Amino acid sequence: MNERNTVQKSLVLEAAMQLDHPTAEEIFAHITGEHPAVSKGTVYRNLKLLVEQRKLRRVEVPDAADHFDHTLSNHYHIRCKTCGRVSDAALPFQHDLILRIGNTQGYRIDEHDIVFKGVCPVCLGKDIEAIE
Amino acid sequence: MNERNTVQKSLVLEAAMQLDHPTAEEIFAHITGEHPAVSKGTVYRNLKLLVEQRKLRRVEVPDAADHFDHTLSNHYHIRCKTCGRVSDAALPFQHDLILRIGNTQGYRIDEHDIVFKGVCPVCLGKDIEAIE
DNA sequence: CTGTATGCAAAACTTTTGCAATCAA
DNA sequence: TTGATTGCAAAAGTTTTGCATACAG
Repeated sequence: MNERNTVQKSLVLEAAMQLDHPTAEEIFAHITGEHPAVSKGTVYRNLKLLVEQRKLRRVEVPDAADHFDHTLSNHYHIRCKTCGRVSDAALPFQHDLILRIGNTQGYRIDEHDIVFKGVCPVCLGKDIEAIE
Repeated sequence: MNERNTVQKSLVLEAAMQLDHPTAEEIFAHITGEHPAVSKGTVYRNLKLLVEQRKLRRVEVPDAADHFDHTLSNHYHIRCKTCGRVSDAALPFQHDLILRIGNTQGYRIDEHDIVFKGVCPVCLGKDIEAIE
């Protein structure tokens, strides 16, 4: 019933803090570099726990693995269509968006997410190289 | 090199038009009701083609299978957190959103998506029943 | 004919889960 | 001691793909 502090749990949280919007796979790779015995199942289980405890946020990106974000306040994301990288978007939280919806078709609306899609600086650079 | 018109392709497009934001699985089920020989791989292949040809839009919903939308104009979606149903949101397209972003961190931003999350009327009804 | 599209099944990819063993409290 | 947590591997859910066959043009 009570939660325990395990080495694995700390490792998962640490990795999520250090990396920039990593996926579970990236967190797993980061951890096993130093601690090869940690299993992938444990990484997923702890990520789930940490999200439930609001110590991390899950950034659900379509078409790809979830990313994890240690920034807890409301904010939005940009995703690179080329490499899948996810970054924070510097757009203030749009409190009024929900008020602008007309007919909600009977839905109770609780929250919203905005995902911008584009090409990240790294991939833009590669594109230019490829052309030249 | 040239594209062909096949029965399967028409069936997939028809099903996507008739159903409301269906998943590939729902389209597959709808088609095999009448045409049991059509395979799932073909449904996926044709959905991919139709999206590339802009005859359908892919609504990428995190945590779940993609949904397909025959409404081609820019609009947003609401997703039920309980049953996963997806509906259109009656929010006008926010052309100015992209202008409000401050620092884009070197990203070239092409588009954006907004997904509202809430509970659909059907699931709201079930909640009430459950309490009473 | 030619090569695109199909059916089938296997594989790929992300995530969850069953189970016995381990370990924090 | 006890039950939460782990490692491992298998399974689940969605989508893609390899291959031989079928068929549209």
